Amino acid sequence: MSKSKNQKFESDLLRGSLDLMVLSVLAEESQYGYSLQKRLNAASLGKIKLPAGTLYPLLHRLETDKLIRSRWENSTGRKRKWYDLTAKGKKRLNAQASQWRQYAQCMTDLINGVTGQPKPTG
Amino acid sequence: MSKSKNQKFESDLLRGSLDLMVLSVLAEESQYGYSLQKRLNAASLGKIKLPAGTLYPLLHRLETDKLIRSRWENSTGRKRKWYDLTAKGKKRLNAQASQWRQYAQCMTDLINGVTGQPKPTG
DNA sequence: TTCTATATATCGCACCGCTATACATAGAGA
DNA sequence: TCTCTATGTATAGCGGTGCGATATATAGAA
Repeated sequence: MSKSKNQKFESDLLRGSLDLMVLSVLAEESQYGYSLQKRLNAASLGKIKLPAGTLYPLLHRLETDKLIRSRWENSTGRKRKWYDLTAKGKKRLNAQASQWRQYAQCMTDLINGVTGQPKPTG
Repeated sequence: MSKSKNQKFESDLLRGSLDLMVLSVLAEESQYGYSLQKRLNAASLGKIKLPAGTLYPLLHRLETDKLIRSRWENSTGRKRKWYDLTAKGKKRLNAQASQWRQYAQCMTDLINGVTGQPKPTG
């Protein structure tokens, strides 16, 4: 009997919504890179395992765009770079969330029409 | 008064789910490139306007992967390349649809927790 | 004749998630 | 002490793909 493997999401699914995910997690509370990695993994039930080569460049981009802000923290033994959402980041989060909901609705309607999902009969 | 502009979805949102969209539309009925473009535009309420530089390479990729099959049709005056879903394409459609629903659910849970959407109180 | 819509195709750019690699430290176990 | 794992951050370069630009061709309207 093989161990049940938790199939990862295809990489390209993340394109375009990974920013939104990170902003959402940071809206909950401050995070440093590694903790954010764990948080996203938990939130996705193990289906998202952001590799470092994705995570850190992404954070750098968001900071360059001033959507998040960073500060180094040494006092806890471990040297960590903590990130916070900026006001601009909050606005972006809301805008992207709104857009994502519309997109998801559109996608869901399309695929539910052809893959045997229940439809609410109007 | 300015014309109300139907804001397009960000390009990267399409990454990873555009295949699924096309397969879904083809599951409804046969399409040629141009008609598919119009069909997707309608299904997205004008928010998706696939440029030719996206559409045709995408169709070529799907055909190379044997998810769709093409045939030229001349008899109607216009020369059109019609596409049909293959059996392999149907399987892929179902698999991708399933994965997409999981992903969308995960995203929705995340963003609804921080952007003031209604939550079902369990 | 000209313009628009229809219809398909390809080139090369830009973006970004990923693998591979690198470096550093805390703590556990041998 | 030495080694191994987990923690923690960083960058170089690859690969895939949506897109703008460009090309070609025809039907129908003005």
